[in-house]
Amino acid sequence: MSSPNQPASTPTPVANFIRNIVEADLAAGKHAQRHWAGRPGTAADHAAAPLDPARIRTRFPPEPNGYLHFGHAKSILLNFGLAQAYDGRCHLRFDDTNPEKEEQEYVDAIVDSVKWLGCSWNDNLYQASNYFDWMAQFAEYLIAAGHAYVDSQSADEMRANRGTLTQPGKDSPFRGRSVAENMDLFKRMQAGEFPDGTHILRARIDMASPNINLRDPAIYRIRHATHHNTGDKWCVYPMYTFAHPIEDALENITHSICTLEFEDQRPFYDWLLERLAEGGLLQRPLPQQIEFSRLNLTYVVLSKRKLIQLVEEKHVEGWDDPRMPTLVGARRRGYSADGFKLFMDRVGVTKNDSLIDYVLFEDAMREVMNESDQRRVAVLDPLKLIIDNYPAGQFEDCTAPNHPLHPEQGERIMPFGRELWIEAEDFQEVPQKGFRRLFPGNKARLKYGYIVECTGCDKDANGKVTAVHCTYLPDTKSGTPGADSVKVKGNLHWVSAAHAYPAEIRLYDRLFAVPAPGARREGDAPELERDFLDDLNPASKTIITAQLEPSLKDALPEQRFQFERHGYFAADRVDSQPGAPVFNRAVTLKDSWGKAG
RNA sequence: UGGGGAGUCGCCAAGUUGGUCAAGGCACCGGAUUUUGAUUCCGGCAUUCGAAGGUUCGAAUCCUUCUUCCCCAGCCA
Repeated sequence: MSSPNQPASTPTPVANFIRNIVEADLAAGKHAQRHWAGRPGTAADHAAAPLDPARIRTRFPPEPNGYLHFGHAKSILLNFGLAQAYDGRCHLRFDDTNPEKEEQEYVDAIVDSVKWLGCSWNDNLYQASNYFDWMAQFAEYLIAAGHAYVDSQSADEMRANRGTLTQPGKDSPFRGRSVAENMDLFKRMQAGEFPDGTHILRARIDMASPNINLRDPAIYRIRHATHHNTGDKWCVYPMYTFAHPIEDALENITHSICTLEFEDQRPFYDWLLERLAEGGLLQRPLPQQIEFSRLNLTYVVLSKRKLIQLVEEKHVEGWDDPRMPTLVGARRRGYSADGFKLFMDRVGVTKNDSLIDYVLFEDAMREVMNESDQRRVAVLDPLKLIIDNYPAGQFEDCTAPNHPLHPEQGERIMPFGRELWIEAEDFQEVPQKGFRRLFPGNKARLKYGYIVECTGCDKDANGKVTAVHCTYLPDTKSGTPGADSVKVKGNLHWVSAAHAYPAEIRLYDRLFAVPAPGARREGDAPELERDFLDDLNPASKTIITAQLEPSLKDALPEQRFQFERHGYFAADRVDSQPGAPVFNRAVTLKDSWGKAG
């Protein structure tokens, strides 16, 4: 379900070429006369039904062969966002036409991630494998109409005869088989009479087409394999090229949005649908395929192959490692689903190849979390502060607002005493230029507490500072009349040493140390091949024990806070124990002064 | 070298029936507020739209040529 944090950023409508297309179609009433049987179906199924109540239909069609990543989030938010913006529906459809690569585990994980992003498909959850009967029927129609034939060349022969980018292909010797022979062969393929790879159904188009995708593409292959949904019912499976347009048409999809690499497939998409519609099998108007450019982010890899390698070679701790650009990883790290929405809105949708700066992503997260997350105090690198003029054993309450932007969210108590933990970097025995925190002789405020004047420090034999000493100004407690009697520039966070909750915190940084992992860099020798693994950031994960304010002990898994002056941290949803949460740093606060991170 | 796409500020991106239109966001630089060196707030930030020609009173938007980058030769999706 959703995280305990409740941000509410309303999506900003940003013009893009796809919205322009949709609006033009809507204005022209292009899809107004479609009927909808309440479920996917053929022309006949829909014909008798009422008009489709959805003004448009889009779909997010993942293959359940892996975990969703940031790139999928762009597609998900685009498709569901369009449906929401134009009074339409967006379907979640599993494109499960290849039984050898797909598993139920992935289906479940995908469902979770799409929900986590806040998208809902209502009852429009479909599986391509449930359309196999129709697809086989459509394939037979194609055969009967002379648009498809069974080829019995080997895969190697097919490849050899396909030609090259610059040379036309050669017709298969089986291309001229009769309709009857093709039909007989295809029936026997379905009946399981042939082993894998011995025959294949191809569309009969043009072996000399300059578009290689039109050189008689394979549309149905023999695969004796168990499918996670249909079991052993089938031993022939449709190819993506053939299946996808049909899935779209059966589901009344109006705008079928995919990434740029499918542009060359669009002619076949249209070719196929046109023929099936001519045959009265599919309702018009037919769906329109529209391509946009996939997401690329600096310091990140998003190719499935590379992500698998990161997991399998144990460079990360799993698909949900908080450093992984997967949606399960993002969730565990503590990134916000609304942050994804804001980010995608800002990134836009175009056909440009783009490489987006990771700071854009982080900034979107910060913007959402700043608004949504309550503040807490955590000392990440603890150093003892001793207030010499404050009685030992005495404690008093300080109150801190849960959210300075939203006073209605109340306050909480933080105990204050003689010994506190402060951030080691908030003390400099010899201050650098511009430093305005603690150094001998300087005053600073202990936030929500008193102003203190630094008097010195203790050091061990190595000269390392082991404790800082100060005296407090009794009249300056926050919230009292004297609070502003002394002006200071420095504000420090702290936590009472006697009350602190020591907890494990994982500080995450970018997984890769360079903007474009694996890419050539200036000055590289021409023959140098870079491996993206060489660009891994060795410091992408740091585990520390921090001193947290007492209330943090009760944090629930996935609950996220802003740790003041540090960043946004979420209780790990896997490793947190009741009463003993451990935290992950999602993103730091901006720092214009030199804090590392 | 065949086919299909794309080139607007450091990173994204509006703009596409040619006419103060070069929006906006991020980054960056100033300055103001601030009990987070955060946030917020003001101000600055492309005589120029890959290049060169051309059409026009007028072009990022039309024409021509050139150039750079991306995708396609799975019985993957």
